[in-house]
This record gives sequence, C-alpha cells and structure tokens, in this order.
Amino acid sequence: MTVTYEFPRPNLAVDCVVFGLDEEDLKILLIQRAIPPFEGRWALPGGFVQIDETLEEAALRELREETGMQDLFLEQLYTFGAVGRDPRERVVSVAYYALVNLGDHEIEAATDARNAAWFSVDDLPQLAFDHTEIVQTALKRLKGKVIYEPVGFELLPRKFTLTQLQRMYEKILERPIDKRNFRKKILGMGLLQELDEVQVDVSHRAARLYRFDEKKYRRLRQRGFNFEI
Amino acid sequence: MTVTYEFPRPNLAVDCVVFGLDEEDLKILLIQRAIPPFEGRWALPGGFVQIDETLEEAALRELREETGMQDLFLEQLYTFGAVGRDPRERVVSVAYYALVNLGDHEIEAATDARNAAWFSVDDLPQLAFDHTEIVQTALKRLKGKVIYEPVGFELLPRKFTLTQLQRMYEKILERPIDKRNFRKKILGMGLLQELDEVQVDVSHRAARLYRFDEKKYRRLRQRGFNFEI
DNA sequence: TCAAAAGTGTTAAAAATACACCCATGG
DNA sequence: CCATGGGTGTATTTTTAACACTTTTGA
Repeated sequence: MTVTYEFPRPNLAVDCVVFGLDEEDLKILLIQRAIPPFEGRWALPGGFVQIDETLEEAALRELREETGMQDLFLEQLYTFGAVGRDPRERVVSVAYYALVNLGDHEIEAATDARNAAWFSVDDLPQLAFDHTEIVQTALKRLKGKVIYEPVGFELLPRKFTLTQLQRMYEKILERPIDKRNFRKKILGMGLLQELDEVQVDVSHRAARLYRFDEKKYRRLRQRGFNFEI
Repeated sequence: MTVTYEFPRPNLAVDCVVFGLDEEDLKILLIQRAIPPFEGRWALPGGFVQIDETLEEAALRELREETGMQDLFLEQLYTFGAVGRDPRERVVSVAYYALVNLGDHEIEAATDARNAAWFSVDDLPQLAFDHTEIVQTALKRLKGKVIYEPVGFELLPRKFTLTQLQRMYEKILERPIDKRNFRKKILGMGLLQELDEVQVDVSHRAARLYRFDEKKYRRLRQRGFNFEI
C-alpha cells in the first residue's frame, strides 16, 4: 500500500449502541473495560477499524467478538471526532446503533473475559469516553426513526401482540398512546399478518399474535407508501 | 503521542456537498481535480483530516482553502467506508453537506488554481471516487430535512419573497406546492417577519419581503413547537 | 368469582386539500 | 394597455383525538 502522506493521522474506530427491549424497559448493552483508560468503567462495545473491512463489517465483528451477537439490524448513527475524546491519542469513532430482540440474543460469555450486561436507558452508569453523548444521539435517532420507518419490529419477537407493539412505541417515544387509536392505525396499514395463534402461559385472556409482513411493506413502499405512527 | 497499535490504518478524509439555489435550479459546488487519481474529473471539495482539528473544522478548512467560502450552514451527512472507494489506498470519508446563499457566496479563484464551479443537481458530470453516491445521499437527506426543520432558509438571501421560499421547497422536494395553502401554512407558524420592503427592479408588481425569525423559532422550539412544511 | 389484560366504535375537532380571480406594476 | 407575477378565502375531505365498557381466561 502506498501511503501518500506522512503526517500524523487520526485513528479510526467504531462503537455500537445496541438496543434491546424487555417487559420493563428499553435497554442498552454495555461492556466493562478491562484495561486503561477508564479501566473498570462501562463502555459501548467497539474497537478499531481494520484496513480491509468496511465500517459496518468492523461494527459487526466487534459485536461478535465482544458479545457473541450476530444477525441484527445495524445502521450508521454519527461520527464523533472531538479532538480530546480519547485521552491517549486521536481517535475518531463511527458510531452505529443496533436493534435486537432480547429473547433471541443471549449475551455470550465474552471471549476475552470482559463483562457484558444490559442497562436500562434511564438508569445508565457513568460511561467511558464520550459514550454518554453517543447514547444520547442514538436515543434521539431511534425516537425520530420509529415514527416513520418500521424498525421497531426488530426489538420484538417475530410473533408479537398488539400490546407488546404499543408498549415498544411508548417506551421509545416516552409518551402514552391511546390503545384504540393505535390499533386502528397500525391494522389499517395492512402490514400486520394476523396469525392463528395466541399467547400461551398468561394468566388472563390470551392475546392474538401478529407478524410484520416485510414483503408487503417493501411492495407498498415502492408504490409510494410511507409508514407512519 | 503514544500510538497504541501498529497495524496499517485507514486514512480519514472529509468531503462536502455544498448546495446553492438560483432562479433555475438547486446546484452543487464541484472542483476539478488537478492531480491523479481522476485527474481532470469533477469532485466534491474535501481533503484529509489533520490530527489536531475536529471533523467539522476539517470540512470548513477545506471549503475555505478550495473555494474561499466561509460562514455557512454545515451538518454531518454520513461516513463512507467502502474498502475500494479510493483506488490508491484505504480512505474513509466523513461527508458533510452545506447550504449557502448563492448571492452571498461568490466562488473565489481557488488558491491552488483548481477550477471550481456550480452544477445543477439534475445535470451533474461524472464524478471522481464514490462522489455520485455521496451526492445522492445528500439530496435524500436534504429532502427529508427541509420538511421538518427550517434549514431551507439558508439557501435564500436574508430577505426573500414568499414565492422564492415556495420555489425553494418545490426544487428540493421535486413537487409542485399550492400557493395559497403554502402561504397559509408558513405565515400561520408566525416565524416570518413581514418587512416594510418590497422587491426592486422587477417588471411587475413587487412582492413583499420577509425575514426568517430565528430567535422566535428557538423560543417556540423549546416549548415543543415542531416546524413542518 | 375475581383479577388482569384483550378487544372493540363513535363523535368532534383540527388539518389538509382543491380550487380561480382580481390587483399592482413596469414596459 | 398588456404581460407578468402578487396576493387572497372558502368549502370539502381526511386525519387525528378523545373517550368506556364488555369479554375472555387462568388462578
């Protein structure tokens, strides 16, 4: 490889904000740093970009290495380039955010013995580097995104109830939603397949299960349809 | 500076999509490359990020150096990291987009004798690197942005007519807008100051001039107001 | 039989859309 | 006096918002 200039250059990293949802809360996956700087502090999974991989590949690789997670919705968020954001040296970081279904994605014992855990977004510990800012940016993006694109389904199991769907929106948007209006609107779009199944193991009336119809969504979108909550 | 790892590392650059608007069209500022690769080909203004400047500072510096432009609306767009996007070596580029008022921003003779010129967005020449993709991404972002944030004013002179404002939206959104409904809506937001001035040097009835009330917008936004076209 | 969540329609208010003519000015 | 764009209001349709009770089920 020809290096065309020999000035000192910024290093390039990726960081990932992985969102998950359980009954209580919207959560984020953090790993505990094993080495300085910020040793022992919680941080976003991430690491340096290698010379022969794209940014997205780097993000997926780091997630796999640090948390064992695979096959998730991933989208570029923003690139953070403040000069002093890493106390050791200049590091510019391309942040990604991911959405996973907590049930499908158990955290593996991290291969390098680092601790990984889910934290509620409204009860985060102090984070390393500028990761608090990155998380805030991701939350804002997620909030803006779910209302005009059907990405929220990535946080739910493939089969879900309308109440689960509504709770997801309520958690992300941080506001209550009217049950009847919500059902009218979401069912009216015709993007949910009503299944012949209901919840099991609940101690009350079992709710009907639905599935998001990805194919139908793509078809409608090509004809100018715009999803909107 | 301590370099904590010694693998080959990606280089980091910035590229800028500068939008301008005239009577005819939405335009983009391009510079003609004086050196290989893509010698003679038109490209976005941009260059490598220095070790002691933020990404935004790098973007502003490159714009100043290559086009003489200063004091413009600038926002990060997306980071492009395909492995082969620069044929020489690995370069990851953080793209920005800028909005300027064509009247206020004459292009200076570029300091290093490179050619700079405005091109209509729907009549662009073949571009260097992946710059066509970057421009497409910027157009999409701009289209999405103007409808829920009042950034379009950056493309107009400080004093403008309602027809100029409407044309701006029509050019960006690529659809006709009803004149009466548009005026009703935009004036109804109360964000335009009606001035005691009218157009001069027009060969028909002179239109009233307005100014965007930035302070009022900030005040309203804090109280939960959301701009929307 | 009770507790817990599922499921279901209507009405009123607000917002969006469609639409056409007269006015002022300079050439 | 005419060509050019400036300026203006109403009626209709669509969308959003507010709101409460009955049903099903398992414990």
